[in-house]
Amino acid sequence: MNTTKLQNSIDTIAGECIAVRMRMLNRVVTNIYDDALRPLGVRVSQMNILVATGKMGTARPAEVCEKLHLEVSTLSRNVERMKARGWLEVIPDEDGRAQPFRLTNDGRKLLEKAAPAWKKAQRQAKALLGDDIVDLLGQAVKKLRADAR
Amino acid sequence: MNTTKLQNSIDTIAGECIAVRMRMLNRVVTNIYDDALRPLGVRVSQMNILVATGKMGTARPAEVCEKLHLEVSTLSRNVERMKARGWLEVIPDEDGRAQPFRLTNDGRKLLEKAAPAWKKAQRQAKALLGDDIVDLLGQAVKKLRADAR
DNA sequence: GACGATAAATTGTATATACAAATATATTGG
DNA sequence: CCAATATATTTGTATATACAATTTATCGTC
Repeated sequence: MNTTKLQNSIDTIAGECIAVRMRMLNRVVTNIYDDALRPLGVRVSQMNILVATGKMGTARPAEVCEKLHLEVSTLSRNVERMKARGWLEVIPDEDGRAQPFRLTNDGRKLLEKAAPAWKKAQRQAKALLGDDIVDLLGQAVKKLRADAR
Repeated sequence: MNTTKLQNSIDTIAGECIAVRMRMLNRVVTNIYDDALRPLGVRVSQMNILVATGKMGTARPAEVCEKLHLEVSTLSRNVERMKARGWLEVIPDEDGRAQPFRLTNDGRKLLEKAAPAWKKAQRQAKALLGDDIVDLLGQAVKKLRADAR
């Protein structure tokens, strides 16, 4: 491959790469939510897990990971930190391998307190990326779920 | 806030949160590209920096960060690893504070070798999320750039 | 030209992420 | 019932990410 071909490759990747765009937008969006949540001492990554847990009631790690497309080892460390902060607690289970968890009262209180900050961040993100961003991402997620079967 | 209101908050965030969706899609997309690039020993995050560097010729850290919406401290560590691998090299500069860098020959060779893996990942990502994902993300990035002024 | 302000980058620290390996428990086939 | 296998989770290791503080160098002003 000569210099021109390499430069063509570079231009194509720079101009079309899905990962470049997705990762860039992810950084921007994550920072918006983390900024809004900072006074509460929680990050959007953690808030997402708290919300998923709240929705499930009793959350099994593998199940949470499937819903969020997260590695179980990643969730393990995140849950560890959130247990240490008193937001999550493990529930006893007959299966000795399982470590299902749920929100504590402090976890629920945190979510209540964080709701306005989330709303603010959500407004900011919509203003920055357009109101239709929610639907656009929703459609992509829908395709993802359809494909998982 | 009572239990019902909390549950409403949880449902709203779970159902609409831009960060939840963006972060999930980012994990999925990053994994597709990292899987394809793994045989080459490079990650998509690094490939993105190599491509940006290739496009700029002489890359100044602050400038790369502005283009990619990356923190300078983040880039610093990434460039450190890529210098150690021999893909990037620092260029002398009159300004003693500056540390501009560029691709080495090995960096260019790596990009050449990685192009087919990138193409494969790009196809997979399109197949998973829809061909229009490139334009959708492109529009969001365009809004981002317009807003930066 | 010295001093304070500004600028560019690195370093310290914490979290997020994933892959590979390890651990612990449960299930199953003989 | 026991050994082999399968399942659920954690632990080891490396990279990515950002904020705060630091380092080094330039610039502007007097």
